[in-house]
Amino acid sequence: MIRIFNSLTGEKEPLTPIKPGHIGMYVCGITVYDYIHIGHARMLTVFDMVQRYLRYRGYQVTYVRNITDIDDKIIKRAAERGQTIEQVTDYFINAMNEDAAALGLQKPDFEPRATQHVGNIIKMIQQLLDRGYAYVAANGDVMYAVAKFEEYGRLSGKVLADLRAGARVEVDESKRDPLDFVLWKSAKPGEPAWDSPWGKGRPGWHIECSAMSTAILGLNFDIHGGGIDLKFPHHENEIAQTRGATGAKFVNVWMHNGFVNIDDEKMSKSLGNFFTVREVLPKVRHPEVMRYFLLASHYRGPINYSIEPLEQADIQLNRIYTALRDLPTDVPASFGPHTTRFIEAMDDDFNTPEALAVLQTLTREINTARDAGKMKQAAALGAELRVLAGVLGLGQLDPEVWFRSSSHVASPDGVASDRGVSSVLSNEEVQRLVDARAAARAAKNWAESDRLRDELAAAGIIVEDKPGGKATWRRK
RNA sequence: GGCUAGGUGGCAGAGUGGUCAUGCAGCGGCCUGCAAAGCCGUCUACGCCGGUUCGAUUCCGACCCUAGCCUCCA
Repeated sequence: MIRIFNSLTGEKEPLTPIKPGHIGMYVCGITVYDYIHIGHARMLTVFDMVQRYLRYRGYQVTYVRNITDIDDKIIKRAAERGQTIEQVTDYFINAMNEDAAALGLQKPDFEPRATQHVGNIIKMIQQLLDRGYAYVAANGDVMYAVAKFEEYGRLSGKVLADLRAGARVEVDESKRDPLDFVLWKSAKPGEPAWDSPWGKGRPGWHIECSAMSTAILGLNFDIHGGGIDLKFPHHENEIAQTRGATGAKFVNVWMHNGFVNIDDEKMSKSLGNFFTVREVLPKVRHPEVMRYFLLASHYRGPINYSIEPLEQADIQLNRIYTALRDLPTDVPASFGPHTTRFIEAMDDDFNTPEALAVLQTLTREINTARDAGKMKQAAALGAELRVLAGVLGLGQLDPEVWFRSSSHVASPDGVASDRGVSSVLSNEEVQRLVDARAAARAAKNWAESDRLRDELAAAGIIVEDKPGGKATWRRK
């Protein structure tokens, strides 16, 4: 039984699908006006993990993640770059897809764009007007009348009076209530616009998610996710819009992932302390390191980004691939107590840190079995490890590929000192030196073998001797 | 000011009313020509003060501290 923390109720609740065996999940995706940063990477990775796990547990999942491709920031960015809206969004959607692929994310089943759903958006705004939840303001914008929706504030645990008390000075005279928000923005000169019953204009941000999620998943669906910062006002407004327009239940479970912090402070552009995915990935051996790092903390808590925990993630993945190295891969997995423990951990609100602990325990047992010469047992445990790690989107590389990866070689500034490497050797050059060292060892020429090992170490290569005069190597 | 999370061993980070997280680092072993990897053992952890309890890090209350939201934001 999977239990998920529901932000709406503040409790872990058993997942009870609306349609047996099927889960509809909508996640607020990216506004495409810049490269994605680590915070985006966390959100994307968390919900990728969720949908993978739900599928592993036998559910048929419809995973929807939207793209906001019309918005003030995009318009501003297009103006800055002297490009059209489409040029900007096409470029950054492409960049996002590249980064997502590097991070090992599976494609959502649907990736709706706001501009493709303007018809649905207009329809929903009209429903809100018809039912008295919206009004056309003096300036031509269509506004949501927050006071009309009695449940407003339930998700974020806020009371209208408190919100008003905390509201900043509101200069917008067109609002009846300072908390009212825009559904449809009337067109300004030079901005993209669509025809509507209220004149030319474009959709506000909140309405697009209400329209797209229900258009694809129906008026009541299972899971809605997004970053914790979207809880208020974005998701609160989504509820007000969808329930106001349709009276439907809308979302059963609201999930929110925690932030990525830098030095215990929120990562944000205004603070200038944010890192894009494409500037960070070259600093690690393989993008999988980033994924492991992101899953090493529970999805609801904050995580602090710095290079040290990434190195820890690298070490822990190294352990996994070390255990997997040289194991036969044609052995069926034995699903024993580790799988049970893994499922218990993941069923409990996606406890990935505990699940990773299971992988590490399995790793130790594989090593122990191998040391005892029980290769068959080691291989069966290895197959189990592969399967469980795969559920998290980890551990699927050929170990040799892992050990020979070092992304820093391909970093934008050429040869990097990021990982303390002073020179770079090709795989062939490394193998030649490793073979030469093996020959020296066979001749018990320890001075020469140690010299060669130092030479390799200077190039970031670690040599590991194996029984029978053999040796393997890996990049630092 | 209002609301919401959270304060765990040298570090990261789970969890639990009374046996084990896990990884790294440290210390002691095994293995190794020496290493590395691996294995075994080990290390005064649960913010502070009360309360409930046979027993609390885990439940309750107060307090201190941190972060987030209340404004665009994953």
